[in-house]
Amino acid sequence: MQPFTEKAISIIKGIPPGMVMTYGQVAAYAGSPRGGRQVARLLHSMSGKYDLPWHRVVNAQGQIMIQDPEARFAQQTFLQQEGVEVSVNGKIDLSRFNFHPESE
DNA sequence: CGATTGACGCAGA
DNA sequence: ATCTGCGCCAATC
Repeated sequence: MQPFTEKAISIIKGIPPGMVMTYGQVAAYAGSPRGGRQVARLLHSMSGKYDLPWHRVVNAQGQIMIQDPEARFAQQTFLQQEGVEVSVNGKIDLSRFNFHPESE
């Protein structure tokens, strides 16, 4: 079985500390270049079921798109603890922290 | 098996 | 710069 979820999970778990990836990137590496929403729904639903470092996943804008204030706060806190500089607005420098796997 | 969901992404106004 | 709308697409209910 190689559902989109399993790949997404594997990829997310492969993100090193202090780095982040966008939903779109995770989805793309999982096999669905347009499946960002699937990753979103995945984390939304399975965040507490899987052992995922979901806090290392942000949107394409480098921002925390989470609506839950607690989860949102938790994510920026985790990122800061790992060395990621999160702005007060929850903005992250993708130019510096966007994890780029060795595709080549 | 059918409909809903959904932490996105991007184009257009 | 901000807001609105539409398309994706697989997991979940």
